[in-house]
Amino acid sequence: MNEGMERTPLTRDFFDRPVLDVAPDLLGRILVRTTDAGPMELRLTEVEAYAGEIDPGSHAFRGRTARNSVMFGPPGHSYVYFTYGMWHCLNLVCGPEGRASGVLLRAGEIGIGAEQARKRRFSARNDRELAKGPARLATALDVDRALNGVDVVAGPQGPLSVLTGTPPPRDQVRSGPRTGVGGDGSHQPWRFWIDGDPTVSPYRAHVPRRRST
DNA sequence: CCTATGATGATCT
DNA sequence: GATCATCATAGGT
Repeated sequence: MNEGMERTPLTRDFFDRPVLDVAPDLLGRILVRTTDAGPMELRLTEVEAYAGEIDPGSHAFRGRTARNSVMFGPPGHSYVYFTYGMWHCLNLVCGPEGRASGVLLRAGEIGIGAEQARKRRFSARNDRELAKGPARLATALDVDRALNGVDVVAGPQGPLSVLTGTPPPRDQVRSGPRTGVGGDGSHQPWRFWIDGDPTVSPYRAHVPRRRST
């Protein structure tokens, strides 16, 4: 058949759909990250949907702020945030514009660029751990707030883009509660992953931290 | 394998 | 001042 179709860039229309349609559809897609050291490719294996202002688990739940403003903009752009004083996480904004929904990219398998990733993720004990978790994924791909708001459907010449790849069969897509999300947003099964893939991160329930003295 | 905890600072109330 | 879409490490099983 047509092997070339596996590497077509995703379009704006792909992202201009309800986030619960886009999120599972991103599994198996190829995230391309081009750094000064060259191109990297990551096959997405785990994502989470965040449904904007109606979703208590979303950064957009309490409306627009300086941090989350790109979520309120057009679909097909990156939303990168800094958290826990140390880490970055990468999301892709979904449509329609103004809905402020997005997909957190939680894990994947690195193909091209593994040598770059090993240098940044020096504590990883094996290649399956290079991007096993959202902050690990961002670290491996050298993603930080400088990449907030990047158009990811402008083509692979940019710093971030997504190619069609090969989606898994529907019966290999699983869903369950989102990792680390508490409160009223904790029970929606809006985490999606490829069943049995060794790069999927372990589920962790939200733990309210006791304040230290 | 598992659970517990400190790190560290931007963000929001 | 509290919270946080997390991770690495230490120590138990």
